[in-house]
Amino acid sequence: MMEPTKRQRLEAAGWKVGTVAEFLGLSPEEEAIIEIRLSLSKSLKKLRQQEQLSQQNLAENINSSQSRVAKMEASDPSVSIDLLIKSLLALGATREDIAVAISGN
Amino acid sequence: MMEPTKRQRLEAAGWKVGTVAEFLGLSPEEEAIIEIRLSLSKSLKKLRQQEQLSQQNLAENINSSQSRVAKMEASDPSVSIDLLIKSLLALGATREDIAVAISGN
DNA sequence: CATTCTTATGTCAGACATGACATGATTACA
DNA sequence: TGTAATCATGTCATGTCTGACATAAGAATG
Repeated sequence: MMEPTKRQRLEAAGWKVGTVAEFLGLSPEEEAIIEIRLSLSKSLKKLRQQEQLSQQNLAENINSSQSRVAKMEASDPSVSIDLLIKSLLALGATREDIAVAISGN
Repeated sequence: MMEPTKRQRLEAAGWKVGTVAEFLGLSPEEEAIIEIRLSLSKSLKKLRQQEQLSQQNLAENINSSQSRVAKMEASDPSVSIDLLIKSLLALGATREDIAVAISGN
């Protein structure tokens, strides 16, 4: 999340700083989906790094490719929530871990 | 879940009663995915019924069809977690609601 | 600097999910 | 009972996701 001080500086300068959803005019449901995907992506990257794995290493574990792992971590639109969850589970995440990610910490 | 008394009767009769996962020899990750899908399906059906909507009604809300809603509620393999989550959100579920469903209620 | 490791991004054929339709089964109720 | 509403299941054309590949760019190490 953007730290308050930066937001304050921008708003003081006349900018209205909002979420991506506001900018793009997304419905609350579309917004929620995007946030869920972002949270899962972040969790994946974090977990992979904790395990000291390269994207290539992870790709091999889950029968995928380095480029797809990169896209997962970048929340690329071509990546499904199914794939994100499967990958998290492969990294040892529990249902509870995934629930926490989805709830937004 | 199967009620204890029935399980006890079956086990007394020589049956070993386990999870679907055990029966099919699924890995823990495969098992987790199936359980997540089952939980989401159940939540969807429950929420739809609470809202007094028919499958047809819900289908219209989400630009889908009655048959696909039926498959969602039946955890049909052809249904993605993405679709389940999108449908839940359309029914008014929050990220938190979805997180709770995924964690296993 | 060159070399190696790692990550990012574009593309595509094949695999998979989707909405739509048909049709059967179940339920509700007069 | 009939019949109208609801739900279940099979099929399929179309659209979306996936792994794989190529290639670029960035880090780290010597």
